[in-house]
This record gives sequence, C-alpha cells and structure tokens, in this order.
Amino acid sequence: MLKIDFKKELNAAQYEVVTTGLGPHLVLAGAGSGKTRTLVYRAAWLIHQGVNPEKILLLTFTNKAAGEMMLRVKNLLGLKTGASLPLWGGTFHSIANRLLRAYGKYIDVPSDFTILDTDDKKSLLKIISKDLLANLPDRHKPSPALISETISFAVNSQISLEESLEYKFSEWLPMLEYFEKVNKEYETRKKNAKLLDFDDLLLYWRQLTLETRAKKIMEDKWEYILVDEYQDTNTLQAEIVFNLSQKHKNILVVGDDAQSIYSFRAANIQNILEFPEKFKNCQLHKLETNYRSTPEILDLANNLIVGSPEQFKKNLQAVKDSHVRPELAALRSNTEEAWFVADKIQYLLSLGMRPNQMAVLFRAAHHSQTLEMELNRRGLAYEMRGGLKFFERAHVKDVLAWLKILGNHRDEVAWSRILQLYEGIGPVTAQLIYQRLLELKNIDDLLDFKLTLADKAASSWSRISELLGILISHKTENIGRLVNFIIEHYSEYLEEKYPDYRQRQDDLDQLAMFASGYASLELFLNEISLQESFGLGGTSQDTDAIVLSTVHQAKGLEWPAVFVINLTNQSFPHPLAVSEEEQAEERRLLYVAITRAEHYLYLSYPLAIYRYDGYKSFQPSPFLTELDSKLFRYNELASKATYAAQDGIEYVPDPDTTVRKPGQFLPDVDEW
DNA sequence: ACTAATGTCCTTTTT
DNA sequence: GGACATTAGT
Repeated sequence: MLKIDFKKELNAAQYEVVTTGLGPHLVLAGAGSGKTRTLVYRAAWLIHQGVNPEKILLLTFTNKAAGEMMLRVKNLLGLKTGASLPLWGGTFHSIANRLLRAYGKYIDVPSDFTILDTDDKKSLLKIISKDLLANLPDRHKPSPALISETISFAVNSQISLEESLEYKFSEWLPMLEYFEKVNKEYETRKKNAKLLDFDDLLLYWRQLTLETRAKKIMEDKWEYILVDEYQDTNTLQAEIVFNLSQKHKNILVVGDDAQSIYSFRAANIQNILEFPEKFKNCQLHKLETNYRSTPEILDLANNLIVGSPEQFKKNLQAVKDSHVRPELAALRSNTEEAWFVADKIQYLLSLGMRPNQMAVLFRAAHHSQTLEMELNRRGLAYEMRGGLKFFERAHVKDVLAWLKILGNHRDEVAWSRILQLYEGIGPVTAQLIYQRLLELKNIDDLLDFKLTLADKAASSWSRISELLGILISHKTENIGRLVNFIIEHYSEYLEEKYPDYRQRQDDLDQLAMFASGYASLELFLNEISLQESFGLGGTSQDTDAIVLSTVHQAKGLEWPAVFVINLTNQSFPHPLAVSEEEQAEERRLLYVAITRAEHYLYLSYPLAIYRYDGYKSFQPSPFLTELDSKLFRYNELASKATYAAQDGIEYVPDPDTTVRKPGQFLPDVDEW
C-alpha cells in the first residue's frame, strides 16, 4: 500500500473530516470545496487504519461519479487501474440490483428479474391503461407518463398515491380510483413477468434491510458507510441508509443543500437538514473553501444564492487569483447565440485551450440543437450528455428486447415491443400471443410451440420464431454473435422505417462489439439496464471534445471554461416550475451551472427564437436581471435588455442594430 | 384487427 | 416539428 501524507494533501478542514473518529458525521460541503476528494481520502484513511476495504460501502449519485471515485481510491492505494477493489461502491440503484440478485430470495424476489427503465414502465402502463378504461377516450385519461410519475413519487417519498397525486397533479384527483386500479394491475403484471422498475429496486432493498437474515448479512458485510450528494437522496434512500447504519453507526454523509436539484425525483432536502436529529451524537463539519473558481465567478454564484431560503449558512471563500468577470451576452436569435458560442470557443482554442476544457450547459436537452448544427458546420467535435442515452434509443431497445426475452421469456414489455414491429400484429394480437406464451415453462419450449393466427400475423410469427430458434440454439455462445443474428434479421425493418438508418446501423454494430465483451447474458442485461457502462454511443471518455450537457448531468463536474446558454425567462426557470419551492430549485440549478466554471464563464440568451409558428420573442431570465450588474461584463444588447427588464419593460432589439455574421462575435471588451 | 392518413397537443430535469 | 391520438378505410 502506498504511503499517503494526509496532512499535506488536504487542507485543515478536509483533514479533520478525513481523520475524524467513528460514529455519525454530516459534512456540509460547498461547491468546489473538494467534496469528492474528501470522501476518497476518508475511504483511504480507513483502509490505512487497518479497516478491511470489504467493510466499506460507498454510495454515490451517478454511475459516473461512482466510477470516478472508485478509480481515485484505487490510485490512492497504489492499485492498478484494472485491479478489482474489494470495496462496494455505486449508486443506490446499482447496489440494490446486486443485493437483490443475491439475497432477493429472502423476500420473494426472483434472482433473474429484468429491470424496467422509464420507457418500459410507460409502455406497460399504457397497455394496462388501454385495458382498464377502454371506453374512455384517451384525452380524458391521464397519460402513462403522468401515471408513472405519480406512482414513482409516491414510492420514493413513501406517501400514498392520493397524496402524491394531490401534490403533483391535483387536477387529476377525481380519478384517484383509476390510478389505484392501474397501479394494482401494474404491480400484478410486474410480478407475473418478473419485472422490477427503478423504484422497486429501492423499495425491495429497504425491505431487505428489515428482513432478519438479509439484514444480518448486510450488517456483517458493511461497518462503514459513506454517502455522497446526500442532499439529493429521497425518503426511501434515507431510510435505507438509516437502517444499514443502525448496528455500527459509522455513517458519514456529504452534501450541499444549495445544490439540491432533484426534488422532481422525490429528493427530500429534509434528509440533510434533519440528519443531526435523526443520528444521535452526529458531528457537523463544514468545507467552505472553494478551490475551483475565480473570485469573480464565486461572487456571482454567492449573489445568486442570496435570494434562496437556505437553512445551513455557508460562506464560500475563493483561493484562486482574480481573473476576468463573467460575460453576459444577449443575442438577437438562437442562431446568433450559436454563432456567439462557436466564435468564443474558437477564440479560446486559439489561446491554446483544449476542447475538453470547455462545456456548454443548458436547462433542457433539446436546447443544444442549434448549437450542435453550428459546431458540426465548423467541424468542432463535441460530446452530448443528457437527453436520450444510447440504451434508450428505439433501435437499440428493439434489438435488446430479443436478448431480454432470451433471458426472461415472461418479459411482457419486451414481447410487446418485438411483436408489434411486425406486419399484422397490433396491440390485440400481441397481447393474445403473450398470454399463450405464458404457458411455456422454459424458453426452449418455444421451438415446438404452435399458434393459430390470421394470415399476415401467421407469416410474421413464423419469421419471429425462426430468429428465436437461431437464438435459442446459440444461447450459450458469445453475446456479440447473438446480437449479430438479431441485427441481420432486423436490418430490413430498420432501413424501411428510418431514413437515417446508416447512423442507426452504426449504433447497432457498436452494440454488438460492446456485447461481445460479456461472458454471460445475465451479466450483460444487468449492466445495461442501469447504464453502468460508459463510452457507448459515439464517444469515449478520453475524447478531446467540447462537452454539451444539461445542467443536471453536469453536477459534480468542472471545466476551465463554461457557457450557459438559452437563459431566457421561458427556460430558466422552466415555465413548468410554478410553485415557490420549484422556483427555488431552478435557482439552485443555475447556481450549480455557474459553479462548474473555473476561469471563464459566459452566460447568454437569445431575444428571439425561430420556431414552426414564427419568431417568438424572449426576455432575459429573471435570475440574471436581479443580480448585481457590477458582477458582469455586458454586451450592448444585454445591457439594454437588462435595464429594460429592471424597469419592467419588454425589450425588443432595434432592427437597426448592426447585424453580425458568424466569426464576428469575437470579444467586444475581453480583458485578457 | 390493423394500417395509413389526418388532426391535435405540448414541448424538464434522471436512476 | 414531432409525438401521439383519433378516424376512416382495408
């Protein structure tokens, strides 16, 4: 094991946390204060103290964060990158998945369950919804997405369906009974098909912590629990943490209440606020030194968060040297905004900055579209994060559905997806076939399974069973090979349905390549459903590309130069965020965006966006116009729009304002 | 029962 | 501009 000079490599506050005694600890860590570093060193310190690494559980918020943290622990301990670390670490969902595969039997959860992602969940709810209220036109029924959210929120907050409905979509309260019926049926169908959704993973893990035998196993397994991003845990997760730490009481959680941005997913800020009451003799620590950003950027962030009703008071101090003030730019349209960003990027590149030192952040995944086109036009490589993931793309899911059937032939969602790809098979026939398929004991029985169907459906079924025959007989072979069989069969449909089939074909080839690295079907299916694997979908980790990301996805990351675009009154705060709490969360979201930047920060917004129904004009985000104007450098339009907004006037740019072209948005007043 | 064509609505964030 | 629901036709 490497020798680590803890005292030298950490600041005083971090050192205190890392080397603190046992028992419960709450660490309030501001943005950029070395939160991850502290957690990583804490794990290493415990190990240096002679703690068996297997006794440590490290819970994080995203798989990316987990991967990075495990890597850093390894490096710190002097282990090779490829070496396996006996310490368990991951997201709540991925740990739950591992546990349930092993110990689910104690609470009647089959070990070979399939995980439903959000999209799968919606399709199952859609099937059920159709069945239950066939006579009612859809416009009078809540959408599957709405039902899904209501159920999810209820489970994760541990409240009733009624309370969840009242809180989230009170206008649907009159149909509560329908929600309950759908939910009940949803539970039944999941059970029959051996399906677990994301919420079930947490729900059953909590159940495991209450079951005597499983509880003992977990207590023997972990004596030290470390949790990152605690401000974004939900009620269920907090209960799991509480139950897990009852025996040994060695629990250390890190979080920042100013960065709580997941309440839509039932994150409960009370978890962190009430931690000291819930855990007796809890020690409170604060990390208030920011190592990331320049004082100018921090001033802006602090000024923004002043308007937030925050419970724990922190005062973030910068240690970096002063630099330029952040720049605020208003542009006449979203096209101009894209030119502006692209011009600035090329300017920074000319200063010698690398593409991967820059990121463009935005509120919603589709806000990047115009910019993407512009970057493509200029031949600038970028990596898109947020929005549809590789494994959520329609064609990828189609191919995966075959593998899922192979792994669990009762998977209703996968069957329904595949069957309806074929001519002559719609929802009704698909359901009929599925019901018959339930008679099968084993997927192998499918080889001599006979069905009577109408002409078109019958010929489709024979094509389906032909492929299944091939797959079943090669079941134990390399997964990449299986995927190739499926692609061969599927490509005809792909070319017909999608004009951009070439690109999609590439995706599938990548999938085959990726799949060939797995030894077993179970392992493969397991991992993809929680998206634990990186580097798929056209980009790999170490590509030198500009990052385009939603603010949510950017959480925990940092870049020397950050652009936050589309900061209009119609997107930040998002118009659907109406309540005071939601507005406060939008403010924290912008806070997270701003605090990602180390040296350069550009905030911009278009005054108009061209859409299908003509130009629509916008005003600057209220979060911007309320800020102290001395904190920015403004371009001409931005200063006019800001003054107008402060006087409560809508600003429309003067048509005589000099119109600029791409390449003409170089710095007006750049000071460096 | 399914498909193709027409009409209508909304447009967030994610494990 | 696109997802999705409804409607008319096979």
